[in-house]
Amino acid sequence: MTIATDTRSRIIAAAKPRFHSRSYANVGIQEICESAGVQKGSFYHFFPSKRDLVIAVIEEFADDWANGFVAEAFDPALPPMERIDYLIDAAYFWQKSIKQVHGRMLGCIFGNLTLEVSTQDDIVRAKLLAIFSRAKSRFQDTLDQAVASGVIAPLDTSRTAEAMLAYLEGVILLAKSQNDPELLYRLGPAIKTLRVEKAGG
Amino acid sequence: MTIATDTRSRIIAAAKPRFHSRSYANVGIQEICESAGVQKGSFYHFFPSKRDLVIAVIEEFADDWANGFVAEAFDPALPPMERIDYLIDAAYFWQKSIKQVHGRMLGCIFGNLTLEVSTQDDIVRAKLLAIFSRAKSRFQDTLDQAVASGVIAPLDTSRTAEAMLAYLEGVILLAKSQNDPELLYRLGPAIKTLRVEKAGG
DNA sequence: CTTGCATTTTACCGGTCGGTCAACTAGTGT
DNA sequence: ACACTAGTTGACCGACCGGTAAAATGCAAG
Repeated sequence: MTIATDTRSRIIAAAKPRFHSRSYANVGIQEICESAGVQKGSFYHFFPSKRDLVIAVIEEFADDWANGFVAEAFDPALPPMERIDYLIDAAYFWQKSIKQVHGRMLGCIFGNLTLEVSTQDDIVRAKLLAIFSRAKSRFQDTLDQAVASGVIAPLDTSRTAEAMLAYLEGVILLAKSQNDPELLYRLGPAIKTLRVEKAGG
Repeated sequence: MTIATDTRSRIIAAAKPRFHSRSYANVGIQEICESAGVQKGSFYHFFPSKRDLVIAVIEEFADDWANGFVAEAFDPALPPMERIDYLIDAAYFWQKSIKQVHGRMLGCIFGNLTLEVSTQDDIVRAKLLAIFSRAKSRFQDTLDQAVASGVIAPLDTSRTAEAMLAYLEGVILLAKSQNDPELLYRLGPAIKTLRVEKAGG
C-alpha cells in the first residue's frame, strides 16, 4: 500500500504556490502539469477534478501551518495571551518573507480561496470552513485559559475567538491591498483589544 | 458631449452582479454582452479591455455605497459612535437581503476583488486601495469627533480606523465562509472595542 | 513466464477565453 | 447633398480551458 511514485505530491507542490499567488481560476491544470513534469492524463489518474486538487492543496497548507507556526504559537508552555502575540508575529514574518522572495504579499490562502470560490463550490467552502473552525478553537482555548488564570476579564470566548480570527483575516486583506506586510505589524497587536461580552453580562 | 446610448451603462449593470457573485475570472465578456444585449465589438468600443470594465464596476459600486448606506451612516447629525453601529447594521441588512434573493452571501465586492486580483493587476489594486483609503477616512473622521467630544478615550485614530475597516472586511469574509450573514450581526458590534493606542501613550 | 494492476503517455474533445477587424448604420453639422 | 463620426454588427483569431479515452509501459505477485 505504499505510494509507488511521488507524482501526486509533485502536482500538489507545483499547485500550492500558484494557487496562493494567482488564485484558483487563473491557474490551469496544463500549467501545473508542465511545472510538475507530469502529463495531463497522469494528473487525472490522481485527481478526479481540479476541485479535488485544490482540496488537497488546502489540506497541505493547513498541515504546514498546524505543524509549523501554529504549533509554536499555541504552545501550552507560553502564557495564553503571548500565544496570540506569537501568532500575529508569525503571520507577519511569513508574509514579509514571501514578499521578499516573490515581490508580492500573497495573503492567506484560506481567505483568498474563501472569497473566490465559496459562492461557487460548497464542497471547497466546507473544507475552508472546517479549517477556520479549527483556527477558532485554538483562539478559544487560549482565551478560556486566559480567563481561567485571571489574565483577562471574563468574556464570551467563543465569539471573541471568532472576532479575533476575522480581524486577522481582515488585516491580511487590507495589507494585501497595500502590498505591504508592515500593516500586519502595525495593526496586528490590536487583536487583543477585541472583546465580545457574555450575553448575560 | 452627452451620451448617445445607454450601451455602456447596460454593460456595467450586467457585469456588477456577476463579478460580485462569481468573481472576476469566472465571468466572461461574452456572457456579459449576451446579458446586456450587446455585441462584443460594441463592448470593445466602450472598454479597451476587461480590466477597464472591472474598474468601472468598482467605481459604480463605490458610488452606490457612498450615496446610499454610507451617506446615511456617516450622517454628522448622529453621535459619532452610533454612525459605526449604523454602518455595521447596514452591511448586515444588505448581505442578508442579498442572501434572501440570491441564496448566497456574496460579501464585499472590494474585498473579493482585492484577494483575487491584487497580486496580478496593480492598476485594479490601486483602485481598490483608493476606495479602502476613503473608507478609512470616514472611520477616522468619526473617531476624531468621538475623541474630541470625549465619548471615547484618546487613541491613534488613524490606525484604529484601519483596524476597524480590517475587522469589518474580516467579519464579512468569515460570514461568507459560513454563507451566513448572521455572523455579521453577532460579531459586528465588537468593532467598537478595537483600539490602537497612540504611539506616545 | 504470465497475469493483472498502477502508472504514464499521447492524442484528442467541445467549448470558452480576451481581443481584433472591417464593414455597416444612423445621426449631426455644414 | 456632403462628410464626419459615434455606434453597431458579426465573423474571426490563436490560445487555452477542464476533462476523456485508449494504448503503452513498468512492476510485482502467482
